[in-house]
Amino acid sequence: MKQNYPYRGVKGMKDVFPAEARHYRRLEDRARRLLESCGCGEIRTPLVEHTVLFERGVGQGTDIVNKEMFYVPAKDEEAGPDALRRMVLRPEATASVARAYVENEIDKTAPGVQRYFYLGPMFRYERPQKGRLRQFTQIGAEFLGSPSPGTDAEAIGVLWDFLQGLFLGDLTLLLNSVGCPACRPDYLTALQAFARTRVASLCEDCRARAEKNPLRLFDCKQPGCRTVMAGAPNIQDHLCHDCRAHQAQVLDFLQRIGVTPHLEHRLMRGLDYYTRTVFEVVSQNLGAQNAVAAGGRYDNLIAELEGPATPAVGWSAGVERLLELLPETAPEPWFDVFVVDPGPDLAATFAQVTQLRRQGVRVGLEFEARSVKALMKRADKTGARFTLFVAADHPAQVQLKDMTSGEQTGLAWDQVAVRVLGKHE
RNA sequence: GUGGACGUAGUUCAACUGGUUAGAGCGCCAGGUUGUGGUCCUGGAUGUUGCGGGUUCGAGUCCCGUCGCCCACCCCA
Repeated sequence: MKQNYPYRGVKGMKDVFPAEARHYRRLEDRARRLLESCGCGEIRTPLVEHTVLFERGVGQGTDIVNKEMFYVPAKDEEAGPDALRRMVLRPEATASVARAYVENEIDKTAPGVQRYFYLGPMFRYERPQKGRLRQFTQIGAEFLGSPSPGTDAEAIGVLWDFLQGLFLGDLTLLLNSVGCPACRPDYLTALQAFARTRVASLCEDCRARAEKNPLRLFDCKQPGCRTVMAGAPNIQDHLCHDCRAHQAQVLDFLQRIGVTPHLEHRLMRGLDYYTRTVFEVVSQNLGAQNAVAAGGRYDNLIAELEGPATPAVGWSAGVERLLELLPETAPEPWFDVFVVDPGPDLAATFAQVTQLRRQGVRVGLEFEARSVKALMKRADKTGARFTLFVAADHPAQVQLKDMTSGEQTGLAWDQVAVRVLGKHE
């Protein structure tokens, strides 16, 4: 890493070179295939949204909205005094999807269930650490329009299959219900009442949480608070009949596809829009940021954004975190053939190479005149299956060498493509 | 926003309690008889020790500042 470089990239945003980009591709390709197999079509929403969308959708009290937004100054005159804060780089995509659904009146043009997946960068102004970047990539799926527990199971099921297919090592699926407007308030008061009786044993942060956002009490890592919270009321005992039934059915559906989540009553969400089912997939092999994917049901979000009452469930996965867990695979060679022509005049070779490329052969050629030995080393390093020797005194006849067997044959340029492509098709 | 650690060749790291021309592996380049890679052998190049200041006869080593990076907290994918 070059130090003191004046044009340094922005903190928490990284460059992805080809060697790493292929891992992204692998992951994205798999996600696309799987998500399309269950009816999700790709949706692309803008990277920039009005701030109010997230204030309303994600929640005024959340950290994402309060301290993690990247503001984009608005230039339009009607923006007014708040111009600096009018727009943001999206911190997540669910609110955008919901907004797009409402704004484009999808419920009227295409009534019924809509399913989308998205894939792209998200921005959060946080201090970077392991598994946390300021620009990171999420793959997500949103199933709009179905209140059925089967849809929850379907969403969770594809997520699980997606992750399993990547061979990421041990993953745990945590599941919980955060209730609905009918039962959650009761639970919150019960939890708060409990916390208030124990303020003396809680850390400073937790005392604030007890008043402001009691659900967060479960997240504290202080041993003292954890002990206290072990005796806290369990939300599972406070769910209303409908929420309880919903969860039971989700579990039943999941059981039929061989997915068994670990019921974790302390699992809560950082975003306000969740109702009922919430889930998270965690890995033991990451740092403190151990969640690789998370999601849940959000039955009120779309209505909250002035859309038609539309229940929905979705999730998103952190691509960079998944990448950390992805097992190493042998890199694909860049070329089928690497040309060894020590020159001095490479114009004719260049023309022949271009012909080969037009026929779909991946050919490596370097114009820098070097020794045959040096060029051979380059050929070897690229992993090309074949080396093609061009001699200045026999421009029509070339030598094709198989790098693994070492065997070498003389042939004309126009025979190369057939020979090379034929060998491994 | 808070706390802690770190910053030495391309890279991974070394340099006793401050002491002379800052080293090694890997990588890179070139050779190993006159155009054929991977192994092996030989040789070679490369650092304003992140930057600025201070202490000292003397600083890569100590102190302060600054920038960067990492890890953790907060929070979260």
